Amino acid sequence: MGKKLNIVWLKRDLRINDHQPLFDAEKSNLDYIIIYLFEPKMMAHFDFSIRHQQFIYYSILEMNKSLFKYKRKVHIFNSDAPIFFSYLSSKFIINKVFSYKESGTLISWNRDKKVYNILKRLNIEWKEFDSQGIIRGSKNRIGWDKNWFNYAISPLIINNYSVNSFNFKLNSFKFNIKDFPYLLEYPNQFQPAGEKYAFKYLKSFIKIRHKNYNYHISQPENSRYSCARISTYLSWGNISVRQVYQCIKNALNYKFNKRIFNSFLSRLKWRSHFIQKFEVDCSYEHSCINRGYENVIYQNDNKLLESWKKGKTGFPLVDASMRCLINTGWLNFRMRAMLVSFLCHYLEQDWRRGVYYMAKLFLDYEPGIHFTQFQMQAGTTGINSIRIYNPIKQSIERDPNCIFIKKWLPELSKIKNDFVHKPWLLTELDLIDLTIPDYYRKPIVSPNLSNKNIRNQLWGLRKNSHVKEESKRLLRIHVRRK
DNA sequence: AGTGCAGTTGACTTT
DNA sequence: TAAAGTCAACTGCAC
Repeated sequence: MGKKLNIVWLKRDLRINDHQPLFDAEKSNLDYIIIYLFEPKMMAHFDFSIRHQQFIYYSILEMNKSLFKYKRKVHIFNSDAPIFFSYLSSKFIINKVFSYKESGTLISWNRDKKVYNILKRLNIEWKEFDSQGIIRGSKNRIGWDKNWFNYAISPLIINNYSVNSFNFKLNSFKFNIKDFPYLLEYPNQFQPAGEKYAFKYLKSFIKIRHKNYNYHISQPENSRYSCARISTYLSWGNISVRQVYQCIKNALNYKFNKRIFNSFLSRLKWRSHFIQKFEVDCSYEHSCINRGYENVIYQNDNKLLESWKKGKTGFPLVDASMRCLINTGWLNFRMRAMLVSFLCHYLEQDWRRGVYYMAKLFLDYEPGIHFTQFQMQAGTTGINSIRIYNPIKQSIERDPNCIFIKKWLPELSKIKNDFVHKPWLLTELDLIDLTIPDYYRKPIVSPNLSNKNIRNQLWGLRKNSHVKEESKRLLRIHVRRK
């Protein structure tokens, strides 16, 4: 029989500081290895994209740079977790497995169930730790805020690493970068991965970029600079929620900028609040949060859906937002909301027809936030106001000088700003020396009338007794109480 | 200076 | 984290 060891199984916690599983493994006085699994089944799911894999891979490379001096590294394997743990346990005596709990999609819960059963049968303890102030098995939100704050202010874990002397080798399920050459082709318009960059962004936000945070947050161009831009690092765990919280709270200039920093911190809490909803009920990936909203009748026209996906709808701010997202993996909150609203309310598409497409595009994709927020914008929760964004109004208000639009839609770069907001008003005369794509002469749906049908259905259903009952149920489970 | 009126602003409601 | 509609109060202006 093989050697006895402990395992640290990394998931969305790709960092070496403030890391409980790594801390406990180090404390245990038994050799341990750190693993990350590129799981074919998870990677094949509709929400997983190449850019996610690339971010993960580079995050791990960064960890390995830091761990090198301890002769440690993250061992990457190419295998589904259940098979991997079975195999590993046939070669080594696994003492314990350490990991963070994951508030993921149904397939991650099913995977974890299988792993749990395998480990249980082998009498291996799997120690799973809480993260981000999320409560497992929560029945309602009584005391939730207090728990979150307790987490946020609790002392950071100081991870110290001993020098490793154990030469771990496993022949099967080897991850070879040659089999995944695309992982190395990480486009530089995406935010760079890794712990070091997480702190770099956080520090520059604290030092200078926060200044116009409240003022710029809703503007598509200015938000790229004035927002913290920490979401992607939180999603993959390059930085922990409480590291962010405490970094801000302890900043020397915190008390001079309380209003700004507190509005950021309240969003940090909202982030966990949404993940908590999904932790409680991951069926929101597939079903309307309020089941009464399954009865909305959408057009679901394929051509319209394709135009939205490509950013060729004829609504400049919608198209610019989509193309920006495709190219950079990040958009500010308001433009994300507008894209979802446009999809569901103007193009009359069931939210499920766009939800995975956007999951793949967001570099900061976090299932707990994605599905709950997407449905909130689609208007299928029954407990939030139905917010239908007017893409023209947004364009005039949030990108008055058309900086963002012209950046992403070069075909409109020579058009006068007044017309950029409403290009369908251009006459033949205006276009005498210019050619612009047809969809800007005639947008794919009518700018003024096209949201009427879904608006009426969504508001109409509010009076439906099934919807009302569902809303009551949801309030009981998800609404924060002291 | 007071009156009538069109247009604007803001609070509040409805979808 | 919406937008449109409603209504009353207000403003500026002509007479």
